[in-house]
Amino acid sequence: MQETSEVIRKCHEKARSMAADGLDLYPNDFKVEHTVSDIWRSLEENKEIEEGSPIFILAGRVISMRRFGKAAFFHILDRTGKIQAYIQQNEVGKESYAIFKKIDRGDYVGLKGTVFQTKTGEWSLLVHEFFLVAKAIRPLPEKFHGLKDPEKRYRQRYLDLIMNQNVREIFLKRSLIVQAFRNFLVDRDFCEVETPMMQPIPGGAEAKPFKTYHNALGMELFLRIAPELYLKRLVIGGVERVFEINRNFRNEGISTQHNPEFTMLEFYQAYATYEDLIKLTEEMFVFVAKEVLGDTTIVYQDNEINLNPPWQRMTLYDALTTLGGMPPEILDDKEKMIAFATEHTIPLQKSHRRGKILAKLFDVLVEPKLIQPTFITGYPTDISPLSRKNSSDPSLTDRFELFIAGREIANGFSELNDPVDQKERFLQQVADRDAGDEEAHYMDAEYIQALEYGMPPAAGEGVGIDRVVMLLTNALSIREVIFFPHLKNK
RNA sequence: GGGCCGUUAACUCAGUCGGUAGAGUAUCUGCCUUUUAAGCAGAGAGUCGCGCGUUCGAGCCGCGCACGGCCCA
Repeated sequence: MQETSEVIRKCHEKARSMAADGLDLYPNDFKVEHTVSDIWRSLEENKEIEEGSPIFILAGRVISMRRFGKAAFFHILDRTGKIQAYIQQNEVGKESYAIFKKIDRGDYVGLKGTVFQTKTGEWSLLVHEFFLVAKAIRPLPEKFHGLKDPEKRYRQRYLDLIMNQNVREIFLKRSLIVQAFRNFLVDRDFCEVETPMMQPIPGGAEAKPFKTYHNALGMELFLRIAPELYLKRLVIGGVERVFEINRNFRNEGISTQHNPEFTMLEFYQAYATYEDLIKLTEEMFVFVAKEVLGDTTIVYQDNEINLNPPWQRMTLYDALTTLGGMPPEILDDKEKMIAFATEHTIPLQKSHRRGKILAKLFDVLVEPKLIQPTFITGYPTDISPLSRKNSSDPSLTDRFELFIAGREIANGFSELNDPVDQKERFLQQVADRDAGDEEAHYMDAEYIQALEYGMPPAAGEGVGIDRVVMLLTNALSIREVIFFPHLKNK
Protein backbone atom coordinates (compact mmCIF):
# COMPACT_ATOMS: atom_id res chain seq x y z
CA MET A 1 0.00 0.00 0.00
CA GLN A 2 1.60 3.24 -1.17
CA GLU A 3 0.78 6.24 0.96
CA THR A 4 1.72 9.77 -0.01
CA SER A 5 0.01 11.54 2.85
CA GLU A 6 2.03 14.14 4.66
CA VAL A 7 1.41 12.63 8.10
CA ILE A 8 2.73 9.21 7.08
CA ARG A 9 5.69 10.75 5.24
CA LYS A 10 6.70 12.69 8.35
CA CYS A 11 6.43 9.57 10.50
CA HIS A 12 8.80 7.78 8.15
CA GLU A 13 11.23 10.70 8.06
CA LYS A 14 11.28 10.90 11.85
CA ALA A 15 12.05 7.19 12.14
CA ARG A 16 14.79 7.48 9.52
CA SER A 17 16.44 10.33 11.37
CA MET A 18 16.27 8.43 14.68
CA ALA A 19 17.93 5.45 13.03
CA ALA A 20 20.52 7.75 11.46
CA ASP A 21 21.37 8.94 14.98
CA GLY A 22 22.35 5.35 15.78
CA LEU A 23 19.20 4.34 17.62
CA ASP A 24 17.95 0.78 17.13
CA LEU A 25 14.24 1.20 16.37
CA TYR A 26 13.53 -2.53 16.63
CA PRO A 27 15.69 -4.07 19.35
CA ASN A 28 14.72 -7.46 20.78
CA ASP A 29 16.68 -7.55 24.03
CA PHE A 30 14.22 -5.93 26.42
CA LYS A 31 13.21 -8.56 28.95
CA VAL A 32 9.68 -8.11 30.29
CA GLU A 33 9.22 -9.32 33.85
CA HIS A 34 5.82 -7.99 34.81
CA THR A 35 2.45 -7.15 33.35
CA VAL A 36 0.15 -4.27 34.14
CA SER A 37 -2.07 -6.68 36.04
CA ASP A 38 0.89 -7.62 38.27
CA ILE A 39 0.95 -4.02 39.44
CA TRP A 40 -2.75 -3.98 40.26
CA ARG A 41 -2.43 -7.29 42.09
CA SER A 42 0.54 -6.04 44.05
CA LEU A 43 -1.38 -2.90 45.03
CA GLU A 44 -4.32 -4.96 46.21
CA GLU A 45 -2.15 -7.28 48.27
CA ASN A 46 -0.13 -4.52 49.89
CA LYS A 47 -3.14 -2.21 50.09
CA GLU A 48 -0.93 0.82 49.73
CA ILE A 49 2.70 0.82 48.87
CA GLU A 50 3.95 3.38 51.31
CA GLU A 51 7.46 2.31 52.22
CA GLY A 52 8.56 2.22 48.62
CA SER A 53 7.23 0.07 45.85
CA PRO A 54 9.18 -2.80 44.28
CA ILE A 55 10.65 -2.26 40.84
CA PHE A 56 8.41 -3.28 37.96
CA ILE A 57 9.76 -4.07 34.50
CA LEU A 58 7.10 -4.02 31.86
CA ALA A 59 6.45 -3.17 28.23
CA GLY A 60 3.49 -2.03 26.21
CA ARG A 61 2.13 0.22 23.52
CA VAL A 62 1.90 3.94 24.23
CA ILE A 63 -1.79 4.82 23.78
CA SER A 64 -1.88 8.36 25.16
CA MET A 65 0.64 11.12 25.77
CA ARG A 66 0.57 14.38 27.73
CA ARG A 67 3.85 16.26 27.60
CA PHE A 68 5.09 19.08 29.86
CA GLY A 69 8.45 20.05 28.52
CA LYS A 70 10.80 18.11 30.77
CA ALA A 71 8.18 15.64 32.02
CA ALA A 72 5.24 13.71 30.64
CA PHE A 73 2.32 11.48 31.50
CA PHE A 74 1.38 8.62 29.19
CA HIS A 75 -0.58 5.39 29.29
CA ILE A 76 0.76 2.09 28.09
CA LEU A 77 -1.35 -0.92 27.14
CA ASP A 78 -0.29 -4.54 27.46
CA ARG A 79 -2.31 -7.74 27.15
CA THR A 80 -3.63 -7.35 30.69
CA GLY A 81 -4.67 -3.71 30.60
CA LYS A 82 -3.36 -0.18 30.78
CA ILE A 83 -1.55 1.93 33.33
CA GLN A 84 -0.36 5.51 33.47
CA ALA A 85 3.35 6.24 33.61
CA TYR A 86 5.13 9.45 34.62
CA ILE A 87 8.53 10.26 33.22
CA GLN A 88 10.80 13.15 34.23
CA GLN A 89 14.05 14.28 32.63
CA ASN A 90 15.91 14.51 35.94
CA GLU A 91 14.88 10.92 36.77
CA VAL A 92 15.82 9.15 33.52
CA GLY A 93 18.61 11.50 32.45
CA LYS A 94 18.95 13.99 29.63
CA GLU A 95 20.06 11.50 27.01
CA SER A 96 17.23 9.04 27.63
CA TYR A 97 14.71 11.85 27.83
CA ALA A 98 15.83 13.15 24.45
CA ILE A 99 14.85 9.78 22.98
CA PHE A 100 11.57 9.85 24.87
CA LYS A 101 10.77 13.18 23.25
CA LYS A 102 10.62 11.37 19.92
CA ILE A 103 8.18 8.73 21.17
CA ASP A 104 4.73 8.83 19.60
CA ARG A 105 1.41 7.25 20.45
CA GLY A 106 1.57 3.77 18.98
CA ASP A 107 5.22 3.07 19.84
CA TYR A 108 6.15 0.13 22.02
CA VAL A 109 8.21 1.07 25.07
CA GLY A 110 9.86 -0.77 27.92
CA LEU A 111 9.77 0.73 31.38
CA LYS A 112 11.49 0.11 34.70
CA GLY A 113 10.04 1.93 37.64
CA THR A 114 8.17 2.10 40.92
CA VAL A 115 4.53 2.65 41.68
CA PHE A 116 3.25 5.92 43.11
CA GLN A 117 0.03 7.83 43.43
CA THR A 118 -0.48 11.09 41.55
CA LYS A 119 -2.04 14.23 42.94
CA THR A 120 -5.41 13.08 41.61
CA GLY A 121 -4.97 9.64 43.20
CA GLU A 122 -4.25 7.58 40.09
CA TRP A 123 -1.76 4.81 40.72
CA SER A 124 1.00 5.23 38.15
CA LEU A 125 4.45 4.03 37.29
CA LEU A 126 7.29 6.43 38.05
CA VAL A 127 9.74 5.71 35.27
CA HIS A 128 13.36 5.14 36.37
CA GLU A 129 14.56 3.75 33.06
CA PHE A 130 13.03 4.05 29.66
CA PHE A 131 13.59 2.00 26.44
CA LEU A 132 12.26 2.21 22.93
CA VAL A 133 11.11 -1.31 22.07
CA ALA A 134 9.47 -0.85 18.66
CA LYS A 135 8.81 2.27 16.62
CA ALA A 136 5.48 2.86 14.88
CA ILE A 137 5.64 4.79 11.63
CA ARG A 138 1.94 5.14 11.13
CA PRO A 139 -0.24 7.07 13.58
CA LEU A 140 -3.00 5.46 15.64
CA PRO A 141 -6.60 6.61 15.15
CA GLU A 142 -7.81 9.57 17.14
CA LYS A 143 -7.58 9.17 20.89
CA PHE A 144 -11.09 10.22 21.86
CA HIS A 145 -13.40 8.92 19.14
CA GLY A 146 -11.15 5.97 18.33
CA LEU A 147 -11.83 3.86 15.26
CA LYS A 148 -15.49 3.72 14.26
CA ASP A 149 -15.69 3.01 10.53
CA PRO A 150 -16.97 -0.60 10.49
CA GLU A 151 -15.15 -1.42 7.27
CA LYS A 152 -11.80 -0.31 8.71
CA ARG A 153 -12.55 -2.12 11.97
CA TYR A 154 -13.00 -5.42 10.13
CA ARG A 155 -10.25 -5.00 7.54
CA GLN A 156 -7.72 -3.71 10.10
CA ARG A 157 -8.90 -5.60 13.15
CA TYR A 158 -5.57 -4.96 14.90
CA LEU A 159 -6.48 -1.26 15.10
CA ASP A 160 -9.93 -2.14 16.40
CA LEU A 161 -8.29 -4.25 19.11
CA ILE A 162 -5.84 -1.51 20.07
CA MET A 163 -8.46 1.24 20.17
CA ASN A 164 -11.62 -0.44 21.42
CA GLN A 165 -11.49 -2.14 24.79
CA ASN A 166 -14.95 -3.71 24.38
CA VAL A 167 -13.71 -5.45 21.22
CA ARG A 168 -10.78 -6.94 23.13
CA GLU A 169 -13.23 -8.12 25.78
CA ILE A 170 -15.51 -9.82 23.25
CA PHE A 171 -12.66 -11.87 21.82
CA LEU A 172 -11.27 -12.75 25.24
CA LYS A 173 -14.75 -13.98 26.11
CA ARG A 174 -14.87 -15.99 22.91
CA SER A 175 -11.71 -17.77 23.98
CA LEU A 176 -13.20 -18.49 27.42
CA ILE A 177 -16.41 -19.82 25.88
CA VAL A 178 -14.57 -22.28 23.63
CA GLN A 179 -12.44 -23.36 26.58
CA ALA A 180 -15.54 -23.89 28.73
CA PHE A 181 -17.23 -26.12 26.13
CA ARG A 182 -13.99 -28.07 25.79
CA ASN A 183 -13.54 -28.49 29.53
CA PHE A 184 -17.15 -29.56 29.99
CA LEU A 185 -16.83 -32.33 27.42
CA VAL A 186 -13.33 -33.44 28.41
CA ASP A 187 -14.57 -33.76 32.02
CA ARG A 188 -17.20 -36.18 30.72
CA ASP A 189 -14.59 -38.33 29.02
CA PHE A 190 -15.13 -37.00 25.49
CA CYS A 191 -12.12 -37.21 23.19
CA GLU A 192 -11.23 -34.16 21.12
CA VAL A 193 -10.33 -34.93 17.50
CA GLU A 194 -9.75 -33.30 14.15
CA THR A 195 -11.33 -34.68 10.99
CA PRO A 196 -10.89 -33.65 7.35
CA MET A 197 -11.64 -30.11 6.24
CA MET A 198 -11.24 -31.29 2.65
CA GLN A 199 -13.72 -34.00 1.79
CA PRO A 200 -14.32 -35.87 -1.48
CA ILE A 201 -18.07 -35.95 -0.72
CA PRO A 202 -19.40 -33.02 1.34
CA GLY A 203 -21.79 -34.50 3.88
CA GLY A 204 -23.51 -34.04 7.20
CA ALA A 205 -25.62 -30.99 6.40
CA GLU A 206 -27.81 -29.36 3.78
CA ALA A 207 -25.65 -26.66 2.26
CA LYS A 208 -23.74 -25.63 -0.83
CA PRO A 209 -20.04 -26.43 -0.51
CA PHE A 210 -16.89 -24.67 -1.68
CA LYS A 211 -14.97 -26.62 -4.29
CA THR A 212 -11.23 -27.02 -4.47
CA TYR A 213 -8.78 -29.18 -6.35
CA HIS A 214 -5.85 -31.32 -5.27
CA ASN A 215 -3.17 -31.27 -7.98
CA ALA A 216 -1.12 -34.31 -6.95
CA LEU A 217 -4.16 -36.51 -6.40
CA GLY A 218 -5.82 -35.07 -9.49
CA MET A 219 -9.15 -34.86 -7.70
CA GLU A 220 -11.83 -32.40 -6.84
CA LEU A 221 -12.36 -31.87 -3.12
CA PHE A 222 -14.90 -29.91 -1.11
CA LEU A 223 -14.37 -27.82 1.99
CA ARG A 224 -16.49 -29.49 4.59
CA ILE A 225 -19.99 -28.26 5.38
CA ALA A 226 -19.98 -30.44 8.53
CA PRO A 227 -17.72 -33.03 10.19
CA GLU A 228 -20.64 -35.35 11.03
CA LEU A 229 -20.00 -38.37 8.83
CA TYR A 230 -16.32 -38.52 9.85
CA LEU A 231 -17.05 -38.19 13.55
CA LYS A 232 -19.55 -41.04 13.28
CA ARG A 233 -16.91 -43.14 11.51
CA LEU A 234 -14.85 -42.59 14.67
CA VAL A 235 -17.77 -43.74 16.82
CA ILE A 236 -17.87 -46.88 14.65
CA GLY A 237 -14.14 -47.20 15.30
CA GLY A 238 -14.79 -47.29 19.04
CA VAL A 239 -14.28 -43.64 19.99
CA GLU A 240 -17.48 -43.75 21.96
CA ARG A 241 -17.38 -40.14 23.10
CA VAL A 242 -15.92 -37.76 20.58
CA PHE A 243 -16.02 -34.06 19.79
CA GLU A 244 -14.54 -31.51 17.42
CA ILE A 245 -14.52 -27.73 17.60
CA ASN A 246 -13.60 -26.43 14.19
CA ARG A 247 -14.55 -24.55 11.08
CA ASN A 248 -17.30 -25.40 8.61
CA PHE A 249 -17.60 -23.74 5.23
CA ARG A 250 -20.85 -22.98 3.46
CA ASN A 251 -21.00 -21.30 0.09
CA GLU A 252 -23.95 -19.09 0.84
CA GLY A 253 -24.88 -15.50 1.52
CA ILE A 254 -23.12 -13.24 3.99
CA SER A 255 -25.21 -11.43 6.59
CA THR A 256 -25.24 -10.35 10.21
CA GLN A 257 -26.00 -14.02 10.99
CA HIS A 258 -23.80 -15.80 8.43
CA ASN A 259 -20.10 -15.91 7.64
CA PRO A 260 -18.92 -18.34 4.93
CA GLU A 261 -16.65 -20.01 7.49
CA PHE A 262 -17.99 -20.46 10.97
CA THR A 263 -17.15 -22.48 14.03
CA MET A 264 -19.10 -25.52 15.07
CA LEU A 265 -18.89 -27.80 18.07
CA GLU A 266 -20.01 -31.31 17.18
CA PHE A 267 -20.06 -34.18 19.63
CA TYR A 268 -21.24 -37.78 19.67
CA GLN A 269 -21.97 -40.04 22.59
CA ALA A 270 -22.52 -43.78 22.18
CA TYR A 271 -25.45 -45.36 24.06
CA ALA A 272 -27.07 -41.95 24.53
CA THR A 273 -30.36 -40.77 23.04
CA TYR A 274 -31.50 -37.33 21.98
CA GLU A 275 -33.29 -37.09 25.33
CA ASP A 276 -29.94 -37.56 27.09
CA LEU A 277 -28.43 -34.82 24.95
CA ILE A 278 -31.25 -32.42 25.79
CA LYS A 279 -30.29 -32.78 29.45
CA LEU A 280 -26.59 -32.57 28.67
CA THR A 281 -27.16 -29.43 26.60
CA GLU A 282 -28.93 -27.71 29.46
CA GLU A 283 -26.07 -28.58 31.81
CA MET A 284 -23.45 -27.58 29.27
CA PHE A 285 -24.92 -24.13 28.60
CA VAL A 286 -25.35 -23.48 32.31
CA PHE A 287 -21.71 -24.46 32.84
CA VAL A 288 -20.45 -22.23 30.01
CA ALA A 289 -22.54 -19.24 31.11
CA LYS A 290 -21.33 -19.59 34.70
CA GLU A 291 -17.70 -19.89 33.60
CA VAL A 292 -17.91 -16.87 31.32
CA LEU A 293 -20.51 -14.59 32.91
CA GLY A 294 -20.71 -16.03 36.41
CA ASP A 295 -24.46 -16.11 35.96
CA THR A 296 -27.23 -18.08 34.25
CA THR A 297 -29.14 -14.97 33.21
CA ILE A 298 -28.13 -13.41 29.91
CA VAL A 299 -29.09 -9.94 28.82
CA TYR A 300 -29.36 -10.00 25.05
CA GLN A 301 -30.57 -6.84 23.34
CA ASP A 302 -33.95 -6.08 24.96
CA ASN A 303 -34.40 -9.52 26.47
CA GLU A 304 -33.41 -11.18 29.69
CA ILE A 305 -32.78 -14.83 28.95
CA ASN A 306 -32.95 -17.35 31.74
CA LEU A 307 -30.80 -20.46 31.28
CA ASN A 308 -31.96 -22.27 34.41
CA PRO A 309 -33.22 -25.73 33.40
CA PRO A 310 -35.49 -27.33 32.55
CA TRP A 311 -35.98 -25.46 29.28
CA GLN A 312 -39.24 -25.34 27.42
CA ARG A 313 -39.95 -28.20 24.96
CA MET A 314 -42.41 -28.22 22.13
CA THR A 315 -42.99 -30.31 19.03
CA LEU A 316 -42.59 -28.75 15.62
CA TYR A 317 -46.31 -29.25 14.92
CA ASP A 318 -47.40 -27.67 18.20
CA ALA A 319 -45.05 -24.75 17.69
CA LEU A 320 -46.44 -24.13 14.20
CA THR A 321 -50.05 -24.27 15.30
CA THR A 322 -49.82 -22.47 18.65
CA LEU A 323 -47.03 -19.95 18.04
CA GLY A 324 -47.12 -19.87 14.24
CA GLY A 325 -50.88 -19.43 13.92
CA MET A 326 -51.15 -22.26 11.44
CA PRO A 327 -54.55 -24.07 11.36
CA PRO A 328 -53.93 -27.66 12.58
CA GLU A 329 -56.19 -29.16 9.90
CA ILE A 330 -53.88 -28.11 7.03
CA LEU A 331 -50.87 -30.01 8.44
CA ASP A 332 -51.58 -32.96 6.21
CA ASP A 333 -52.63 -31.01 3.12
CA LYS A 334 -49.65 -29.83 1.10
CA GLU A 335 -51.73 -27.62 -1.21
CA LYS A 336 -53.32 -25.79 1.72
CA MET A 337 -49.93 -25.36 3.39
CA ILE A 338 -48.53 -23.79 0.26
CA ALA A 339 -51.56 -21.49 0.10
CA PHE A 340 -51.07 -20.60 3.78
CA ALA A 341 -47.40 -19.85 3.15
CA THR A 342 -48.22 -17.66 0.18
CA GLU A 343 -50.65 -15.69 2.36
CA HIS A 344 -47.71 -14.97 4.67
CA THR A 345 -45.46 -14.10 1.71
CA ILE A 346 -43.23 -17.10 2.30
CA PRO A 347 -41.96 -18.24 -1.10
CA LEU A 348 -42.00 -22.00 -1.64
CA GLN A 349 -41.08 -24.23 -4.52
CA LYS A 350 -43.55 -26.85 -5.78
CA SER A 351 -40.78 -29.43 -5.60
CA HIS A 352 -40.44 -28.98 -1.84
CA ARG A 353 -41.55 -31.96 0.12
CA ARG A 354 -43.82 -31.63 3.12
CA GLY A 355 -41.10 -31.48 5.75
CA LYS A 356 -39.25 -28.72 3.95
CA ILE A 357 -42.42 -26.65 3.70
CA LEU A 358 -42.98 -27.04 7.44
CA ALA A 359 -39.38 -26.04 8.12
CA LYS A 360 -39.70 -22.90 5.97
CA LEU A 361 -42.94 -21.93 7.71
CA PHE A 362 -41.28 -22.52 11.06
CA ASP A 363 -38.30 -20.31 10.19
CA VAL A 364 -40.53 -17.33 9.49
CA LEU A 365 -43.52 -17.82 11.80
CA VAL A 366 -42.03 -19.39 14.90
CA GLU A 367 -38.25 -19.04 15.16
CA PRO A 368 -38.18 -15.28 15.90
CA LYS A 369 -40.61 -15.86 18.78
CA LEU A 370 -38.43 -18.39 20.61
CA ILE A 371 -36.58 -16.01 22.91
CA GLN A 372 -36.20 -18.18 26.02
CA PRO A 373 -34.29 -21.44 25.46
CA THR A 374 -36.63 -23.88 23.73
CA PHE A 375 -36.14 -27.37 22.37
CA ILE A 376 -38.25 -28.09 19.32
CA THR A 377 -38.74 -31.83 18.71
CA GLY A 378 -40.63 -34.05 16.30
CA TYR A 379 -38.85 -33.15 13.08
CA PRO A 380 -40.15 -34.93 9.97
CA THR A 381 -38.03 -37.76 8.64
CA ASP A 382 -37.71 -36.31 5.14
CA ILE A 383 -35.71 -33.31 6.42
CA SER A 384 -33.67 -35.40 8.86
CA PRO A 385 -31.80 -37.89 6.68
CA LEU A 386 -29.18 -38.77 9.32
CA SER A 387 -31.56 -39.09 12.30
CA ARG A 388 -33.09 -42.18 13.80
CA LYS A 389 -36.80 -42.65 13.12
CA ASN A 390 -39.13 -42.40 16.09
CA SER A 391 -40.18 -45.94 17.01
CA SER A 392 -43.87 -45.12 17.44
CA ASP A 393 -44.17 -42.70 14.48
CA PRO A 394 -41.68 -43.36 11.66
CA SER A 395 -42.72 -40.16 9.86
CA LEU A 396 -40.84 -38.31 12.62
CA THR A 397 -37.31 -38.56 13.99
CA ASP A 398 -35.77 -38.50 17.45
CA ARG A 399 -34.35 -35.04 16.90
CA PHE A 400 -34.34 -31.61 18.49
CA GLU A 401 -33.21 -28.15 17.65
CA LEU A 402 -32.41 -25.58 20.32
CA PHE A 403 -33.51 -21.98 19.88
CA ILE A 404 -32.45 -19.01 21.99
CA ALA A 405 -33.09 -15.33 21.28
CA GLY A 406 -34.95 -16.20 18.09
CA ARG A 407 -32.05 -18.11 16.58
CA GLU A 408 -31.13 -21.72 16.01
CA ILE A 409 -28.26 -22.48 18.38
CA ALA A 410 -27.97 -26.29 18.29
CA ASN A 411 -29.24 -29.32 16.45
CA GLY A 412 -29.09 -32.84 17.87
CA PHE A 413 -30.55 -36.26 17.38
CA SER A 414 -30.36 -39.95 18.03
CA GLU A 415 -28.16 -41.22 15.24
CA LEU A 416 -29.41 -43.41 12.45
CA ASN A 417 -27.24 -46.54 12.77
CA ASP A 418 -29.23 -48.86 10.49
CA PRO A 419 -27.21 -48.99 7.24
CA VAL A 420 -30.18 -50.17 5.16
CA ASP A 421 -32.37 -47.32 6.33
CA GLN A 422 -29.48 -44.86 5.88
CA LYS A 423 -28.99 -45.99 2.30
CA GLU A 424 -32.68 -45.46 1.53
CA ARG A 425 -32.51 -41.96 3.03
CA PHE A 426 -29.49 -41.08 0.92
CA LEU A 427 -31.30 -42.36 -2.19
CA GLN A 428 -34.23 -40.07 -1.43
CA GLN A 429 -31.77 -37.16 -1.07
CA VAL A 430 -30.20 -38.03 -4.41
CA ALA A 431 -33.69 -37.95 -5.96
CA ASP A 432 -34.27 -34.52 -4.40
CA ARG A 433 -30.97 -33.32 -5.81
CA ASP A 434 -31.92 -34.63 -9.25
CA ALA A 435 -35.21 -32.75 -8.87
CA GLY A 436 -33.27 -29.53 -8.45
CA ASP A 437 -32.54 -29.25 -4.72
CA GLU A 438 -28.92 -28.07 -4.70
CA GLU A 439 -28.67 -28.48 -0.94
CA ALA A 440 -29.74 -32.12 -0.78
CA HIS A 441 -27.25 -34.60 0.69
CA TYR A 442 -24.94 -36.64 -1.51
CA MET A 443 -24.80 -40.43 -1.44
CA ASP A 444 -21.80 -41.48 0.61
CA ALA A 445 -21.31 -45.18 -0.12
CA GLU A 446 -18.21 -45.42 2.07
CA TYR A 447 -20.16 -44.11 5.01
CA ILE A 448 -22.83 -46.77 4.39
CA GLN A 449 -20.08 -49.37 4.30
CA ALA A 450 -18.77 -48.10 7.64
CA LEU A 451 -22.28 -48.36 9.14
CA GLU A 452 -22.49 -51.95 7.85
CA TYR A 453 -19.68 -52.88 10.23
CA GLY A 454 -21.99 -51.88 13.06
CA MET A 455 -22.34 -48.58 14.91
CA PRO A 456 -23.45 -48.50 18.52
CA PRO A 457 -26.63 -46.57 19.25
CA ALA A 458 -25.54 -42.98 19.76
CA ALA A 459 -26.71 -39.41 19.82
CA GLY A 460 -24.92 -36.41 18.44
CA GLU A 461 -25.25 -32.66 18.39
CA GLY A 462 -23.88 -29.56 16.70
CA VAL A 463 -23.62 -26.21 18.45
CA GLY A 464 -23.04 -22.98 16.56
CA ILE A 465 -20.20 -21.44 18.51
CA ASP A 466 -20.34 -18.02 16.85
CA ARG A 467 -24.00 -17.70 17.78
CA VAL A 468 -23.31 -18.70 21.37
CA VAL A 469 -20.59 -16.05 21.50
CA MET A 470 -23.01 -13.46 20.10
CA LEU A 471 -25.50 -14.43 22.79
CA LEU A 472 -23.01 -14.15 25.64
CA THR A 473 -21.43 -10.92 24.40
CA ASN A 474 -24.68 -9.22 23.35
CA ALA A 475 -23.42 -8.90 19.77
CA LEU A 476 -25.85 -8.02 16.99
CA SER A 477 -23.68 -9.14 14.10
CA ILE A 478 -21.59 -12.27 13.62
CA ARG A 479 -18.82 -9.95 12.37
CA GLU A 480 -18.41 -8.68 15.91
CA VAL A 481 -17.38 -12.15 17.14
CA ILE A 482 -15.17 -13.27 14.23
CA PHE A 483 -11.74 -11.62 14.08
CA PHE A 484 -11.55 -11.40 10.31
CA PRO A 485 -15.02 -11.65 8.77
CA HIS A 486 -15.05 -12.08 5.01
CA LEU A 487 -15.36 -8.87 2.99
CA LYS A 488 -14.98 -8.23 -0.72
CA ASN A 489 -11.60 -7.17 -1.99
CA LYS A 490 -11.35 -3.42 -2.49
C1' G B 1 -30.86 -10.34 -6.02
C1' G B 2 -33.96 -5.77 -4.11
C1' G B 3 -34.56 -1.22 -0.90
C1' C B 4 -32.53 2.63 2.21
C1' C B 5 -28.08 5.00 4.05
C1' G B 6 -22.82 6.01 3.91
C1' U B 7 -17.75 7.03 1.45
C1' U B 8 -14.52 14.68 2.45
C1' A B 9 -7.02 15.40 5.88
C1' A B 10 -3.83 9.81 9.36
C1' C B 11 -8.69 9.49 12.79
C1' U B 12 -13.79 11.51 14.17
C1' C B 13 -16.87 14.60 11.58
C1' A B 14 -19.07 19.63 9.42
C1' G B 15 -19.75 21.59 4.51
C1' U B 16 -25.83 26.49 3.64
C1' C B 17 -28.64 28.19 -2.58
C1' G B 18 -23.88 24.80 -7.35
C1' G B 19 -19.22 29.79 -6.90
C1' U B 20 -11.46 28.29 -5.52
C1' A B 21 -12.24 22.93 1.11
C1' G B 22 -13.61 23.48 7.19
C1' A B 23 -13.22 22.02 12.63
C1' G B 24 -11.32 18.96 16.56
C1' U B 25 -7.68 15.30 17.35
C1' A B 26 -2.99 13.87 15.33
C1' U B 27 1.70 15.96 13.00
C1' C B 28 5.67 19.92 12.92
C1' U B 29 7.96 24.57 15.60
C1' G B 30 8.24 27.34 20.32
C1' C B 31 6.91 27.58 25.86
C1' C B 32 5.66 24.33 29.85
C1' U B 33 8.06 18.89 35.85
C1' U B 34 1.26 16.03 38.75
C1' U B 35 -1.59 15.66 33.62
C1' U B 36 -5.58 12.56 32.13
C1' A B 37 -9.90 14.67 25.54
C1' A B 38 -3.58 18.84 29.70
C1' G B 39 -2.80 24.12 28.31
C1' C B 40 -0.91 28.52 25.35
C1' A B 41 1.15 30.59 20.51
C1' G B 42 2.19 29.52 15.43
C1' A B 43 2.61 26.30 10.87
C1' G B 44 1.95 22.51 7.38
C1' A B 45 -1.47 18.82 5.67
C1' G B 46 -6.95 17.06 0.62
C1' U B 47 -7.20 12.54 -6.27
C1' C B 48 -14.02 15.34 -1.56
C1' G B 49 -14.48 6.53 -3.29
C1' C B 50 -14.03 5.92 -9.06
C1' G B 51 -15.99 7.21 -14.00
C1' C B 52 -19.20 9.78 -17.23
C1' G B 53 -22.75 13.68 -17.84
C1' U B 54 -25.38 18.60 -16.97
C1' U B 55 -23.32 23.57 -16.14
C1' C B 56 -19.47 29.40 -17.41
C1' G B 57 -18.50 26.65 -12.78
C1' A B 58 -19.84 20.21 -9.22
C1' G B 59 -17.88 17.80 -2.53
C1' C B 60 -23.10 19.40 -3.58
C1' C B 61 -27.40 17.97 -9.32
C1' G B 62 -28.09 13.33 -12.84
C1' C B 63 -26.47 8.38 -14.55
C1' G B 64 -23.21 4.21 -13.92
C1' C B 65 -19.66 1.48 -11.03
C1' A B 66 -16.84 -0.03 -6.47
C1' C B 67 -16.64 -0.86 -1.28
C1' G B 68 -19.22 -0.81 3.42
C1' G B 69 -23.59 -0.69 6.96
C1' C B 70 -28.73 -1.87 8.01
C1' C B 71 -33.23 -4.14 6.31
C1' C B 72 -35.80 -7.52 2.96
C1' A B 73 -35.51 -12.06 -0.22
